[in-house]
Amino acid sequence: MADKSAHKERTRARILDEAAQALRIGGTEGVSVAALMKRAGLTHGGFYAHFASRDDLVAHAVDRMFQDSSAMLDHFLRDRAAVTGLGGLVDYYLSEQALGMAEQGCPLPALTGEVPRMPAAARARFERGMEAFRDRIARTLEAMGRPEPQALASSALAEMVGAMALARALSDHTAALDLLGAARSRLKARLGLA
Amino acid sequence: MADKSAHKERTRARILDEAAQALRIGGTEGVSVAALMKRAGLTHGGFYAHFASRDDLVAHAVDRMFQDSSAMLDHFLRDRAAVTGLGGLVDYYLSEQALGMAEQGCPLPALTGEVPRMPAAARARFERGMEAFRDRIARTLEAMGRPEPQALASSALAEMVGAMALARALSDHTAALDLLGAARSRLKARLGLA
DNA sequence: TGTACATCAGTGAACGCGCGTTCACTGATGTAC
DNA sequence: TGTACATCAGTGAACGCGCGTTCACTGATGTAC
Repeated sequence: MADKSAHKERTRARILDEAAQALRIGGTEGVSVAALMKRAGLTHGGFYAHFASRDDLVAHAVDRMFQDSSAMLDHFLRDRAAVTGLGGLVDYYLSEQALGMAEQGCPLPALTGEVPRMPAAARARFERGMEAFRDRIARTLEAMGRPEPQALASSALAEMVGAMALARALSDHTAALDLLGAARSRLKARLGLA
Repeated sequence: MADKSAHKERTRARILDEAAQALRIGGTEGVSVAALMKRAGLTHGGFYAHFASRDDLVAHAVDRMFQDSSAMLDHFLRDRAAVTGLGGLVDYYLSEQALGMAEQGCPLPALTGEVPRMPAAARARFERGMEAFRDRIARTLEAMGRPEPQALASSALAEMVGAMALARALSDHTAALDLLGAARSRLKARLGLA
């Protein structure tokens, strides 16, 4: 019994992993139940043993994506000096590596634009994840003694998300890197990380 | 004959107007041929007298959207002092009014995230529109004598697009306005428009 | 000016397809005695 | 330890539906004589 339910949980996690990837690549409409289950090595009928509906899956996949984001924020901001950590975060977030990892990276550049048309449950979780991200930056800025840390964090997050979204939209790789570099240096300067 | 083809052109323009709105609200996948034609007061079969395919429509609708954007840029940046014009643009772009007008506003916040998965023709036109927008800001910054106007324009556009996308994703209207305000004041300060 | 014909924007039924979801089933695994 | 039974994760055929696209047609309008 214990083995069986542990197995089920692992299967569910596998489906969620695939869903989170598919979501980042194809958006909310880019996740087809059949394609997803195939990628997870299963047949589509079994899907409903794990999720109530496609919308339910999307909602949980949104959580999954922001768990990844949260782990990335931990990596940079936990147990490090605020300036070093935040500088590393900005450099990484706007790096060439992150540019090419859309299917595993931050959900914000790829999906923020379609939040208004997400199913309610997914939208609520997305908002929560987004605000947690922003608050995490704000707390770091506060630790650095910057005034109006919440407002500055909002502005910084906007530039990070916007820059990555615009860079991914450019098919010219050099132009994309230029854009990332422009945002990176200006962002670090105005956050006091230069 | 002249009347007939003028009539046809007006119909085509009506379809494109509806498509541009639908695209801004629903994204690339949010445009259904049947729904669109209905909104234009026609039946779906007639669609193919105007466009080769749905993808062809999307591509032309992208152009249509950026024509609107270009007119907005003209309004602020043509025949005005650079500082006044750019200040007005930033204020308007990040205004409460613009927040609520997703279906008529700038295509960038709503659609940039899905550019990588757009059909090729639409994507190419989107990139062209995006770069024209950025260059327009860059030329204004250049006229103001700011150093590295292209890089600064990229950074500024990223913050504008990111801020509006994030604000529209927040269901709490006050929180959305706060976010826009935070970006607006910081952006104007660093562009030298305060 | 009036009539017969040609054009073609728009109609609406039909198509094949992929989608989300349902459901009767199978067969491996865990439990009871 | 061995056997009979219960559970349930996963299978795969089937469903209804909306989609993009096709096509034979209609009827208003513009042209030719």
